[in-house]
Amino acid sequence: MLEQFKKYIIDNTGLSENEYKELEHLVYSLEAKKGTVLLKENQICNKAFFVCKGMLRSYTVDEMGKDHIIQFASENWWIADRSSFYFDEPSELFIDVIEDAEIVYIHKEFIKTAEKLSKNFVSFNTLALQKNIRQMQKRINYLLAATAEKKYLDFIETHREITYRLPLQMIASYLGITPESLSRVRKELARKNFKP
Amino acid sequence: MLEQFKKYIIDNTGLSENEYKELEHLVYSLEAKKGTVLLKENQICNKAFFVCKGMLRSYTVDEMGKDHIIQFASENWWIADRSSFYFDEPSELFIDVIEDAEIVYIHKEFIKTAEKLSKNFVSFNTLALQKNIRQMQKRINYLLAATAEKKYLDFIETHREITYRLPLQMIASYLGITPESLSRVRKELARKNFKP
DNA sequence: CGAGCGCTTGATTGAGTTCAAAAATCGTGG
DNA sequence: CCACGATTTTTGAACTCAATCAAGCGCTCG
Repeated sequence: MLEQFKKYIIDNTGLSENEYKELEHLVYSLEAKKGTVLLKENQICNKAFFVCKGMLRSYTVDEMGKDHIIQFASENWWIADRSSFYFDEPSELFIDVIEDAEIVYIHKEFIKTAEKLSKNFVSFNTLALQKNIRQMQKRINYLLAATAEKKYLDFIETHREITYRLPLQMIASYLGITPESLSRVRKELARKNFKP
Repeated sequence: MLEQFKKYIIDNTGLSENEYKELEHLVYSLEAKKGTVLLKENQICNKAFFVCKGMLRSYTVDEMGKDHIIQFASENWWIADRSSFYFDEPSELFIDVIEDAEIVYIHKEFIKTAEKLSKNFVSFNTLALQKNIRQMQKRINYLLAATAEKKYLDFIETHREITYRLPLQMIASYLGITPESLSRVRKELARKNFKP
């Protein structure tokens, strides 16, 4: 896993092998079974998780006990509560493992050190933030406007590779609809002979 | 207006008067009447607008011709299509003036120059991105979960100062509900003698 | 002062929820 | 490898919140 992470970092930030060496001691790894909770509400999210294998999710739980999925993260994706991580605030999110996973994680120190090491890393970080914003804006737009069917079709499109790995109820939670509704949407799409 | 912008920048970034002088020629200002469109869909958003006075909004328009408000910006707020600005992509947003406004705007060059000038400006920019993400995440969470009433109550709370300046239909558009529904929510809240 | 816009109200409709239960799928131990 | 219990998905029926359609009111600004 550490190799995979190293490759990811070097490929994406343009750091040299030598520069990476200076960061190596700030990188941790972990294997976790499905069901493992990595962050709980009200904790401060002091780690950013990078998924090498498997799948994680972040979500909130409302007063009714229902969960609302904010993000999925599979291979080569990051997941964390950005606000909590950056501002040292208690998190409103849970993060857990939904498919047995190999995970690399870092603390703020990694980022600080990397930013001192190379301006490229700063740009890399900014790029990640910008991409995040773009994706969130798209999602807000969908939540404002779209019907259940549209939301689902958009989800398939933007998450094609992981759709088949996710149980229906989690996709429903991500879309803000009930599992029953999503089941009906699927049925309706099948009727219109839609091929996923 | 240029003074107000200067003060904002110096207060928030810690740039010195002298450093700011080097940026001054990259700052533009503009007065615009209600109704003026500053950015249209499919254009590249090459300006970031800072509102000195008045109010702007950004929004999308769907196939049905309905608009969905993404953001309001009043005094001392920024507004732009971040993704389009950063990635030079065609924008999916419109930006227009909803209350006669005094506006300062900058191009990417301002940011690039300021970042070269001072590391503080880089941090300032990152902070702005992080705040933006935090706010968007909260909004996504509300859109996933909340009823019309909850969404409205949350809106009042987070936009207290501008609520009374916004026409009902725009608040409805921001919340993703119809003006009729919002009118009924308000009526119901009044009945429960809710004081705004 | 009248036309138009924004807000409210009423009646009706409809998409999605809720509750309940059957069917399908999964996973685990014998 | 099969069987059985648990979980997930599907289906059905009744219901609900918000959308739609339509009409009336009140204000403002041209």
